Amino acid sequence: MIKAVRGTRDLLPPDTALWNFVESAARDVFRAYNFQEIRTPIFESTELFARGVGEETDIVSKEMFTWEDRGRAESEKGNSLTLRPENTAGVVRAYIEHKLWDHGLNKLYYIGPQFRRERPQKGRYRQFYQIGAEAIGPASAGSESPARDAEVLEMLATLLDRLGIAGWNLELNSVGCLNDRAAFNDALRKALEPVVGKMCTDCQRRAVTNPLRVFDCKVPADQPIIDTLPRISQFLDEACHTHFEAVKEILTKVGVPFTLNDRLVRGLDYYTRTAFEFTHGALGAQNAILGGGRYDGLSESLGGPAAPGIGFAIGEDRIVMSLQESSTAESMLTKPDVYLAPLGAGMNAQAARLARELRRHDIVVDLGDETFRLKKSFETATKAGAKYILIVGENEVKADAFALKNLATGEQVSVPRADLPNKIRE
RNA sequence: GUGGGAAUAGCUCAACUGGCAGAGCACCGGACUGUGGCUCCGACGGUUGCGGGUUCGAUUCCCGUUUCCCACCCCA
Repeated sequence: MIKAVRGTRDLLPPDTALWNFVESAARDVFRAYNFQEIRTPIFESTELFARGVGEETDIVSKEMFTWEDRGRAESEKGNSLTLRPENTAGVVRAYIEHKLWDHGLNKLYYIGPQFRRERPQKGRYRQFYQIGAEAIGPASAGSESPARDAEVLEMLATLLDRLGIAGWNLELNSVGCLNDRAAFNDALRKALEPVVGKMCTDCQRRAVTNPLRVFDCKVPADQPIIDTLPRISQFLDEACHTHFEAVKEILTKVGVPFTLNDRLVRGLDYYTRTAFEFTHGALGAQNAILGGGRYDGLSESLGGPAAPGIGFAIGEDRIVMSLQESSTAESMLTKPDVYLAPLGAGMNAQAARLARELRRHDIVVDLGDETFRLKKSFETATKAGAKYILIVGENEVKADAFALKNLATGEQVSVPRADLPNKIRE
């Protein structure tokens, strides 16, 4: 048997109803903030992710699905292509390619699959789904304003509340600009030098490759040491500090609760200033349901003009997972308003005509078959959750009035053809 | 990529120290020829994930492999 490949899965009804619920709630909320949809290709030049996400990140160095395309001629070498591991780089690429700065501030959202070659576990798949948004444009259009950061964060709080996800927590930090980070990294290396020998092997490695990540360490014995290390907050320059203060002030005034976490660092190279994560308990080790931040230098690093921006990506798989605990996807499924039961030879055609009429009135119609015994039609209609069953037999056709039975109450009446739509919608 | 656990009917799970592979639910049919849900009866359903080994005999023990799960690494 051929099975779905490692780390991929089929989404089936009734669960798909839950996915649609999440996606349409997101679209509704985004619309209220005037975000518009963008759709970018699911594969791009490998170079885009190497330059955008960062050559040294785990994502680029070992977690991408990359292959070489065929060249135009036999002798010619093809391009290196990659399934997108995230969507921000693609959006910024499109921003540059289509000169979207002509529109001032762009508020864009996307919903779609992403791909990472990681070891699968619960809430982590090789094809996973993200719902994300980016506010990007020239600084003169307000893209660099703390108002954007606060707007995006408040939008996310609204969406999570709307989805009924109780108990989310917004963790907030500022990772400063590139200069701040350089100074902080130096200080961190210096501070780590005398103590790193006492830390876990992971931290010893991180101290060399990416000192920032030492803050992610969960080894209890290392925590007292980590507590003594310098924090990025001490290295923010005047502009970054002011920016961060303004974001916090707006959030407080609009009533979005947050927790400051000066150990929060993000894995992708392009993040600057505001960095955030929404977490939710009861999701195991994968407790982050969304993450994001500002990426003021990303456009330039991809060869574009200065275009400050802020965005986020929601792990849709994890949102759906947390909803499955509280709500039943079953209840979100569309159910037929009426089940048509053709009874006897020639009745399929009669039922088809009726079904067509009813569907024109936006009535959800399910249709049986004339060879079914009536008992079977009733069973099928009941199992499908239909509200009514309509019998289409010789007698009914002759009288041009049909037996309509309410499957919940058991009440059955004969209804003239012309009255059916109104009667069914009652 | 590292460490650990698991895999038996469509689903949830049994099967004693290694001795005929089972139940509940679901599905299909019947009791009931144009009236469902409840009840009763019946039928269907399996190379025990896959491949090898030990054995008279393997779902059971051993080795390999695949997938899922848990935790790392990392991340949404």
